[in-house]
Amino acid sequence: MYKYEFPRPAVTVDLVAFSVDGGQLRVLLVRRSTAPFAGRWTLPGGFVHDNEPLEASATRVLSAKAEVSDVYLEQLYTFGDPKRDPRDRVISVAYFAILNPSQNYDGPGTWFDVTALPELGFDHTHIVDTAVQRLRAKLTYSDIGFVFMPAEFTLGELQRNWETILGRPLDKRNFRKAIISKKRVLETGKKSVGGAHPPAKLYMLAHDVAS
Amino acid sequence: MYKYEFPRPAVTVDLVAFSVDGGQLRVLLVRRSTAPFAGRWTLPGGFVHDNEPLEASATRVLSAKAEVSDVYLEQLYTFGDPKRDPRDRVISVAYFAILNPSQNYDGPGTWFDVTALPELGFDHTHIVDTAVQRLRAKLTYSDIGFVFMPAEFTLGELQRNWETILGRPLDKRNFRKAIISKKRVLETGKKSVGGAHPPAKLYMLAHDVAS
DNA sequence: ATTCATAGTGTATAATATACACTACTATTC
DNA sequence: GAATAGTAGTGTATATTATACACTATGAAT
Repeated sequence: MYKYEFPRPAVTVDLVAFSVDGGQLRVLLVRRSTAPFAGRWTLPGGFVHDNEPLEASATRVLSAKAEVSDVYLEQLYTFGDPKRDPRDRVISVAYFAILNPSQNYDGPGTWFDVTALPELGFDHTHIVDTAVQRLRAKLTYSDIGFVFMPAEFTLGELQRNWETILGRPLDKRNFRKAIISKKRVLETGKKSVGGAHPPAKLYMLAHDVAS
Repeated sequence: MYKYEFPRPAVTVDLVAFSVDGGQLRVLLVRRSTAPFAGRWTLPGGFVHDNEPLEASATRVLSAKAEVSDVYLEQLYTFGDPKRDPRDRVISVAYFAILNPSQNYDGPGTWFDVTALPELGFDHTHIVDTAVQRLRAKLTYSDIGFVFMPAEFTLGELQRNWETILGRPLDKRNFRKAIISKKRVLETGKKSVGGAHPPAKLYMLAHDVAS
């Protein structure tokens, strides 16, 4: 039992946590207190510990740095440019996370509209871009578009969320036909209350989302 | 300028190099000479060097361990289970590579039919499975299905390769319609020679493949 | 009573995917 | 040189899916 004799880069995880709120697709950022990039906004990130699976690091970091738990997580890409951290070789395994709105956020991070991000430290702008691309690509053919929703939701709410994520309008009748015909949702039998409009049927996701 | 004070896992790249030959989708394996898994077949892999981008590591390792150069490369996934290497924490960034048949192989590795792999060391069976899945998923909607081809090829050759990769037959007329109508190939004006059949038009890819 | 915001609904058309069979040509074999 | 083997090349009908498009009804708020 010995250690491999090779250069060992530092390995981190960085998290792109998304939520939809106020008609915006938002990303969770934290302000960095230490060099490099002190004072700059960055993604929550941290070092991978010994004997810790990568996904466990992602969960732990998101909880420690941003007080977020219980999210959908998916590995995004591994960024390894030797100059991405100005001081040292740091390889970062990026994950993206999705919060649903029942988790109303009360942590140290700040949510930014992805279309109006501040200047970020490291290569985090690039990481966010990659995550947004992936999110949009997977939205309609996977179940991740439902993770942004509470357990029960109306088709109108679902459509508005998807439009926000995609950044373009969707046709209402075609949208409803597609969701219903693919049997992706089940009627709960309940109806929404409130709002200056008729009550709408409440639906739930037909199958659990695979993480 | 100081080093981050954190546990540093070893970081490697592992390569899943594919080619199509003899009606089989094949993966390049090398026999391991040292512990752990001495004598076992494994993917070509190696440590990431200081100041070396990950993709450069992948290229270097493929060249050093398997004498393969000039291939299509794509990052696959990062495998980080703490127990995936029995001696030490090793995080592996896996890449998949595609060889086209003009590069007739003369290196130390051995090509195995993916449907009849030997028992592999580490978690390499899992890595290969992931790569095959990804390859099949991307075959028809991206350009990677053309990387397996020489610069000029007939539609029959293309179809037979895709059938090999997917492991299922494709309809000849529908296949040709799809390829032609999507303008993915250009006629070279030339014809194939030889074979117990009429000469076939030779085509080339219409656009360069983005790596 | 009016306004506002959203719920809910159908049809026509276009585009795409699928299923399916035969003749023609060249090389090889006997 | 006749027969065989192996592939090239081609069209149509049908089903499925995607797209474009507009109005009435309901409940809440003013």
